Amino acid sequence: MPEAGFMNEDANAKPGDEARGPGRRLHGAIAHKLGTAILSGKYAPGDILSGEVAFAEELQVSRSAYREAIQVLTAKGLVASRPKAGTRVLPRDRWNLLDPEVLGWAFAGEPDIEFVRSLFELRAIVEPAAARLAAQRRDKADLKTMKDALAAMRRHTLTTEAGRAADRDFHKAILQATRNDALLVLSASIGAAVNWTTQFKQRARALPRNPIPDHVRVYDAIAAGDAAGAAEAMNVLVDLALEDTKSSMVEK
Amino acid sequence: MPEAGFMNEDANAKPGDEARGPGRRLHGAIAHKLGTAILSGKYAPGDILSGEVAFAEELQVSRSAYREAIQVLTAKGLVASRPKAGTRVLPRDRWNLLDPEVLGWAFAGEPDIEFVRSLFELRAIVEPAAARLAAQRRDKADLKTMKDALAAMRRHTLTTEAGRAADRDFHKAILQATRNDALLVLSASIGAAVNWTTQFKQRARALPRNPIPDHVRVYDAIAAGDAAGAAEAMNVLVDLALEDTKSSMVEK
DNA sequence: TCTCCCTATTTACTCCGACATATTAGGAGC
DNA sequence: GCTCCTAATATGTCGGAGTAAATAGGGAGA
Repeated sequence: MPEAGFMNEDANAKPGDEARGPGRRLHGAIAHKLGTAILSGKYAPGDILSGEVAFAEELQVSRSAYREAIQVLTAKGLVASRPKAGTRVLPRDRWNLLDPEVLGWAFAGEPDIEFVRSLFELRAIVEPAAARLAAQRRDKADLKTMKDALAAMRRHTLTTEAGRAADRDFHKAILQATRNDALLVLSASIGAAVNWTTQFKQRARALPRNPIPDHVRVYDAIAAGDAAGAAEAMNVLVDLALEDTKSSMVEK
Repeated sequence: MPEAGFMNEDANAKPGDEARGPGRRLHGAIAHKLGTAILSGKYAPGDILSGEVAFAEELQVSRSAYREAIQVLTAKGLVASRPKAGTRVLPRDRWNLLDPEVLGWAFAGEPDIEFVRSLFELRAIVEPAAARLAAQRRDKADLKTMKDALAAMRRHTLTTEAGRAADRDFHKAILQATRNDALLVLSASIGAAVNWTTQFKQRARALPRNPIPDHVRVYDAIAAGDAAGAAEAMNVLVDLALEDTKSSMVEK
């Protein structure tokens, strides 16, 4: 009998929570393991994950669990299986890189710095435009959410997870105020990258200047309905982050 | 051995192949069925897909097939399963709307016109910025790909699937020239929406003015390395499409 | 008698291993 | 060099054992 002992769950502090945590099952753990292995480059595109049975045996799990994990990876475009040919890692451009779970795998190990730059570049494109739309379409509830998030940011600062969560909430509130679902899904992806980088910078003791005033300027412009001003203020904010990321690249 | 092999399942030219069909596998067919049902609103967020056995029996498939389909939907954030509680449809903001397969399900039935507008708005934000980057970073190979795609567009026109594919290729080449993976992933999502809309407009006999010259202007600016010009030319192109989409909304 | 909490049952997912089927790679035969 | 056959391997199927969670029921306290 394959004895338990796997399930290296991290901080799953909330028992009754359904929404947040990965809430992993066995096949979820396998998918995580394989996903991080692929994202970290341990398996390169074109490589073959030889043998369903061999793999299942190596991981000490049943074929079904392994198979379900492969289903997950297949659904995210990381691999493709064909009879007799085996399960191969697909080329990078087929990967669903904006999927929150894939992103989590990418940031689980040492994320590709070039990919982080990509995400920040995407952010520098999307968020100013989003701020512009938000200034035109926000309602009172949106503004309240932003204001609360700002207050929380002030209280906790970005050195704590609570503070970073507040930062994400602030940006998410802006995306939400655009009334654009396609934009909104991007917030989760971008937020993950920003969060990781902020943590990284903190470890490196290279936190940038106080970001609160920049955030306040964005809020003020959105509250005033000043579309151009909101876009410009957000531009300042994300350009700063983009520059920081670039310099982090160099010193690395 | 990383032998280049079967990675071209999109480009299967064989007509006898079931390229059109929804499901390459049984569980894929089930996932398609359930996915379209959810995306079309037949199952609303919070609804429960009661009973693994009941559903499997209703669909005349084994529990495993149904289960693997649910895994796929879970991986895309559409549903979540919990013991005793059943499988519930998650709220919309958890859905992975930019996933190519989810997008396919969204466009399989009558897609939400508001969501289409979202995608076009995203496109109007991303593509001009992408054209700007492409003008700065493209190499000769990128330009050749764009040129070839333009030629194919001229040959086939947008009334044929081949022509629409060439259009997608053109835009994808631009995204590729940005050297930005995160942007590139979006091309598939946006391309699907544009393709669907183009077909729709064709059915409605409301094709806009000849789009080739607009595309040529974008190409010329990128080839010349004119970042601002490329952004502006692309802006014209996508704004036109966005306007068309809005008017389609009204007349519908 | 009413309320609250604790326990037990029920229910549905999760995991498992075995079997059946289909497809393909690779080699044998021409 | 081509075709066909065989073997290997992945997918599809099944039913059962295990487990976690929600609900219902009973007991204790007010």
